[in-house]
Amino acid sequence: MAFSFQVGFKDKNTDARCGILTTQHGEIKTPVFMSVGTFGAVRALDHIDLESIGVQIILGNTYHLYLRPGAETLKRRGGYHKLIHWDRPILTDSGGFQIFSLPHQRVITEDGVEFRSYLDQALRFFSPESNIEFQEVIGSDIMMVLDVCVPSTSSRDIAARAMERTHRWALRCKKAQKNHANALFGIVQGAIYEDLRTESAQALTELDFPGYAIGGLAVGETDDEREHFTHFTASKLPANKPRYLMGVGTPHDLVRSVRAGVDMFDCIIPTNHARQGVAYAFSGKVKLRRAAYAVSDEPVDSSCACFVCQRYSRAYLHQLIKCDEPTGWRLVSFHNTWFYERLMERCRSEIAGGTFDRFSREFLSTVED
RNA sequence: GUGGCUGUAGUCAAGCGGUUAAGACAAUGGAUUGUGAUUCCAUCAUGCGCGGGUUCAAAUCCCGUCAGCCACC
Repeated sequence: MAFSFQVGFKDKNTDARCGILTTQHGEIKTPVFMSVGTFGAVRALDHIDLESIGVQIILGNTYHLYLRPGAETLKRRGGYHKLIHWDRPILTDSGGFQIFSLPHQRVITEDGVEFRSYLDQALRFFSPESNIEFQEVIGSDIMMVLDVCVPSTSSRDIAARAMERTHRWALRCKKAQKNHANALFGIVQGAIYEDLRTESAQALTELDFPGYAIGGLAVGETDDEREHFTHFTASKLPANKPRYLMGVGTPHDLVRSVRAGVDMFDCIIPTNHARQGVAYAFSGKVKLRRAAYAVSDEPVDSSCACFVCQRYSRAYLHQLIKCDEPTGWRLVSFHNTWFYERLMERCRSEIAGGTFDRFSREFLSTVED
């Protein structure tokens, strides 16, 4: 079955919409939050946890998987889904962001990017073509083009050149794609310059991708800038194609972005913060390391139906996190992933019910981010 | 009883005459947005067992005292 996106309900008062993404590995209801599973697992959780939470799709990282296990192992195992025993959809980030963010030496030229492996310091190289070739070895349901990401605070000149190269690379990635059963998304760049964002959205739209990502945000701009450029960029993208805001974000970021018409998200926050003892909930954020929780008999959220909140107190989670006990990472990661999933589910039902505007305003004004 | 060694933050511990007493752990806050997160940042001894003394200057030297440890009676 070929990749497709079907918009369902559109909210009357905001730009929010819900829909269904169809992939080789099943359907995905949008708006969707994608848990980040860089190395083949959402850190601290296993697939049974993810399935019981209702996780629809996980994200993998081309950059990391290229270095380990590498193409040969993936080919011999018959692809990434088989290697990791996950039969729901997978989206792979191309590595553009890692190349931008990791503090190792790299040289970006028009041909591609040369970088050093963090595993053995060996020089490695990604061209747009070889990057797509590898994402096809992974067998990703949704591949991302290799892009050039720069800080959102970059000068207009730097942002423009990164954007233009991103467009040229996007075309090369598209041409390199052999397996058209899987999707390849383009990535809009342009930092915080409206004219660049407009130009980038148009250039990529002309290449006719099955979906478009908003890249280059959550990399240095303010919350208000992020909201503005999310909304601005989303409005420039085709209404009948999925929009994916990369790397974002907090619960408020998600709700505000759904209001702006974004359909897909990924972020390390729920799992990364979980390991530091930060739990998210409809009742607000709970910093479990705080001394006050050492004796709290309350669950993270008494209205939460996840097994962690059903059974365990803040005091117990506080104890586990303070002791660096891996079970603590799992329990809080489970709760946070559950919360993110329920938040997205709630957005979908409120959109379908025509009440999303009211729900989202209330959420943003009453729930601590 | 005699001799020796040691007493620095909640813990371990640098310092061995000279400006505001390293560092680590713990503790208490904070950060974290396409995961190289068991990470990062901040705060944390007007004080060096106690009492005297020497000196321009003492955690550092001297005397006394208390406590702990070791050895020998």
